[in-house]
Amino acid sequence: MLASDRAYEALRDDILNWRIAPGTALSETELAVRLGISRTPLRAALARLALEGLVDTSRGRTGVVPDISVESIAQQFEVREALELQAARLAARRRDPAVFQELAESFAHATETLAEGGTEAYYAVVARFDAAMEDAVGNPAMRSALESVRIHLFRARRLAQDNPERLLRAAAEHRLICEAVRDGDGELAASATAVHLHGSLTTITDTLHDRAELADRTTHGTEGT
Amino acid sequence: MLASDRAYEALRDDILNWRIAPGTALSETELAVRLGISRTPLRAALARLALEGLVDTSRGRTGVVPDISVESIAQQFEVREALELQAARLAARRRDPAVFQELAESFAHATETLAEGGTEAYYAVVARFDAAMEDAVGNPAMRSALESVRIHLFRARRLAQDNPERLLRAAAEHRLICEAVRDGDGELAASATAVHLHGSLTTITDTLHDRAELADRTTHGTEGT
DNA sequence: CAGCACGACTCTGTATACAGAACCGCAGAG
DNA sequence: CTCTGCGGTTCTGTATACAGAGTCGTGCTG
Repeated sequence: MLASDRAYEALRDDILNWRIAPGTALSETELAVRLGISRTPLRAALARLALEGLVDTSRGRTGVVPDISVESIAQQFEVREALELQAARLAARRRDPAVFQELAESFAHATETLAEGGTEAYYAVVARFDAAMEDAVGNPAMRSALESVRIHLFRARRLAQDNPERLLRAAAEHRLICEAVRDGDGELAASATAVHLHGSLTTITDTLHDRAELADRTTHGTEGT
Repeated sequence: MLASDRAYEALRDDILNWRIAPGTALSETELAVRLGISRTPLRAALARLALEGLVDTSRGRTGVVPDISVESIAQQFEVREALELQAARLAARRRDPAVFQELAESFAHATETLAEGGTEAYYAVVARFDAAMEDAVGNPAMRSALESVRIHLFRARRLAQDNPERLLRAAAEHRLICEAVRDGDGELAASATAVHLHGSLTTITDTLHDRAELADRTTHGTEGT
């Protein structure tokens, strides 16, 4: 594999999984040494991340990992809603019913999946769902647009590690989407997607809000207890 | 300005205005010599274009300018429809009425604008409209998503140089969108946008179809008359 | 005459060297 | 004590050199 690709994936992974804190300055020389490559392929990786919005180069020359705010997540969701609803409509027109029948069953067994494999196992089913939707839509432009917005929200998901009850509700929502797509009912699929996205955004927003308050109390109030 | 930025803009301009034919292999060394820079900043420019989809690197190592097919345009429009309808709804909620009042008047005078300044003058008004929509939405993620899809369709617009009657119809459609946004009627704005996009896609598709038939006849029939 | 193999060439991917600019720290003056 | 100016340092942006892989052309063989 190319050195620039390895660097891109390594940095992308580090950023998405919060191993690089927001605001961290990404020094080319330092990263190149750390990854054992020269600055040339590393620059390519940084440029790619910057274009995807995972690195912010607007302020000054040195790139920094952008912070995540409730506002930025809400904005991403406005884009995501537009794309996912359209994708749901299109997928319902072009889907292979068997695929979404199988996925609907998978989501129906979410309780067992979570009990056995934990959140990671559940997210694996969601990943299969996302891939099935993209395949059903069969539109490369839509695929890349969806992937672009999902990258950003992946960070938010890690941040607001969903509680089990939310995941179960999300599974039911996903199940309904699958059934609607399976039956070729585009409008229902779109509505169910809107419901699901609303629930996701609400959960993330509430979690971040709680954390902000907690951090606020910790800072201003009883510090270092 | 940075050499890589100049190279990016120069190449972008060449591709968008069809000065580089689809299928043309983009040799790094050749382009670097032509633009008077070294390969390092040129590679950055090519990488940027590749990520935006203006250069196709999937087939082989050397980048090529992708061709435009009716199918690819239809796919871009599926994404564009999702984004622009959402943008219209959001803009209607957050707009400054005066801005869209002024734009509505500009579109009402499209006949004179076309007569005096030609298509370029008309497209300038459309550009103002696009910018006003993005400002009203006030969502950076939505803005970049819209710009991404518009870049591709800019090529198609150049290809299917709209006829005046279509431009006048488009102006009327734009005017309706502006009035709906001005009045805060998101659903009407979305519907009017859907109508406009349908008309645009139909025009482009028909033009390309006619050209394909013409090229077909020229190739197989009376060649070189 | 056709197919295959070998070799030269070109191209990409990577590393390194160098120049200009921005930033940080320190010292001196007000 | 604070502000300002200067020097050093570090960083980015660019150019160039080199290695490996792929490709094209040519010549030989069947």
